[in-house]
Amino acid sequence: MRVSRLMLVTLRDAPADAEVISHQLLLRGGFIKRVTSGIYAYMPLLWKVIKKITFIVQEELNAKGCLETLLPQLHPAEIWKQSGRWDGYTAGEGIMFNLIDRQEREFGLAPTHEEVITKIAGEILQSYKQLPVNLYQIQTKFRDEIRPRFGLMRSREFIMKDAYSFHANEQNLKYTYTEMNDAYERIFKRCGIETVAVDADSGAIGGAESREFMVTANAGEDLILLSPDKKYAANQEKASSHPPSANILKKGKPKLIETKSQMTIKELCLEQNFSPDQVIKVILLLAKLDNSLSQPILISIRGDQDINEVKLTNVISKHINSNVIKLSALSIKDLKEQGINNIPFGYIGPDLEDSYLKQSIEWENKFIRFADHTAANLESFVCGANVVDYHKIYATWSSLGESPEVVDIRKAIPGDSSLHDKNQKLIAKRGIEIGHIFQLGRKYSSSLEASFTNESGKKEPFWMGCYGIGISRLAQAAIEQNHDKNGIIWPLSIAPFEVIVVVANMKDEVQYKLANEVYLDLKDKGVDVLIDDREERAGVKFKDADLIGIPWKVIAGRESSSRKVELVHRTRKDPKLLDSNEAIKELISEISNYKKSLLH
RNA sequence: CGGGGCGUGGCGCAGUUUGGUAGCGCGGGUGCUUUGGGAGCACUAGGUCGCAGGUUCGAAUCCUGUCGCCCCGACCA
Repeated sequence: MRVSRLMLVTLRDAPADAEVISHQLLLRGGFIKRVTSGIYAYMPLLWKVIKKITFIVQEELNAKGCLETLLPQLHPAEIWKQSGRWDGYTAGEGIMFNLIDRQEREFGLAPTHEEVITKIAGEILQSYKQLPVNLYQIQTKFRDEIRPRFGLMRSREFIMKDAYSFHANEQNLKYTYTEMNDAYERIFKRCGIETVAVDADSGAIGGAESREFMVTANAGEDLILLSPDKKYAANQEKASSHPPSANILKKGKPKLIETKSQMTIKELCLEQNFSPDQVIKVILLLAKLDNSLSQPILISIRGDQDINEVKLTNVISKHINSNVIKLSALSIKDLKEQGINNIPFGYIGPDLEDSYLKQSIEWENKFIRFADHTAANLESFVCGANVVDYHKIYATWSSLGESPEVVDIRKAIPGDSSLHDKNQKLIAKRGIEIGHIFQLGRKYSSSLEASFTNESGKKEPFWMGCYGIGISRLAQAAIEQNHDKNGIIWPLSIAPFEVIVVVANMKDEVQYKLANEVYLDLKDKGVDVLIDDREERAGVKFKDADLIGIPWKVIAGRESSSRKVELVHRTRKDPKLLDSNEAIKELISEISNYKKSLLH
């Protein structure tokens, strides 16, 4: 390819609306053009990158026996209603674009494909003899993100590889899950990016076990917690750890203490000389459920700890066997709307009576009560007395007459001890999620009635797994991880071009002739090569080559008359002046050695 | 949706407070000079100042409405 024909327009200044460096570089290098919020055109250079990533993904998945397909993007509402996800995905803050066609039928633009693929698999796969099967596709997905941002990192239209596997039993699902884990490790390695695999919450998709593959970068939207020995790594949403041990409060006879205007734990501890870990913090929340009920929740947790809302949401969903659509703190405004105005905020104890909810118009009139381990483990503690201006000291769970369900809803934080080894203190890093693998179990196959006949002649729903890679996001994450002040440093395996031949001075026919020979020879030998034949000064060409991140430069300059060219690597500081044929030889061996090194 | 901010040639910005008919840098075009890390000089093209109303002799500037975009939070590959 010739740069003069490449439609290359680079920007010296980054457009003002780009925040993170990878987004700025994508714009400056002309890789993307924004069409509207969260929707981008992939320009030719980026499309080449995406195709290279795609090719690696295909090779690795095909090697594991996966089958490539292409599924529709427009889905009838019916199948989403059948899986029970239509309302959650379209109503309120739902992320599925949806529309009505001329016959008044409802459709959704696919954010994910469990429904379609499960339906199809259910019709084709009738017997355990046909299993397992793992189907994948690489195509555009649509999600009406609440807030698109950071270019391709969180866009409303993006390219994703999604795979869905079908199994006759759980063991086989687990086997495929580890196979996919391996494939993912190889894919990311071959793409030249470093990832960390972490335990993850399975979120809206549901299911048992799941792992995320994170590119560590400051621009990452997730916080991940790692043990220094690398034996533990989890998304903070999922992470569990040992909390610091509490200062023991002596046992004593429970009694009331006056705590006027000490409504917060901080104020209380300051005035009464308690330590926050001797106090139980009570939090009231309202869970809106997908069966349209509103359930008040009462949480007890040790005063120095915070709640992990993701864990809590999962706990609530499990407890009442219904999905939580929204979880929010109970506000005084909410309470007033329900005709409740006498809750002693600031002085609430775990034994707050359900009778407060009696007047409620729309809510369930009983709290669901959970206590985090940190609270449940306290043998003697301070808590609100449910009377304004009073707390209780030396309280115990039995003295309160409470035995709430004990759960892990505590937010793990850096500095906590790891569960596998108390001496390992967790550290935090930010990560960009580029892959996620899930053991779905039978959630979708059950609701969509997708079943096969097992060895004993009985029908049973498939065991399923699903596996995603954000292809377009990966391209940007690679930049976030690989750049310098001059621009992008593409890993060679996914660079838009492997080599750029730069003609230092186009007016010098000797230079151009030699450059062109080198270019044609490299092309002939299968190297993905670009020649910069623009009527520009050499400096401009060097800057552009660096900005768009081409790994190798071959420069035909002053020494062209003696058939010498300069071979320059994007980041190494050892330019070499070589005979043009030598340079070609060396380049080809460098490239093939690099590619080989990625496979081990 | 809540909170904050911004819309002025392709990109980055000034001008808005105090109304007087739009400017700078980059980029584009032409010519000359230059030619190994985003060249210099000269000439030149390009903007109904997001859009719609209103106030005024006069609006980029003041008022009202509206649309779009970005940042912080909930969502996620």
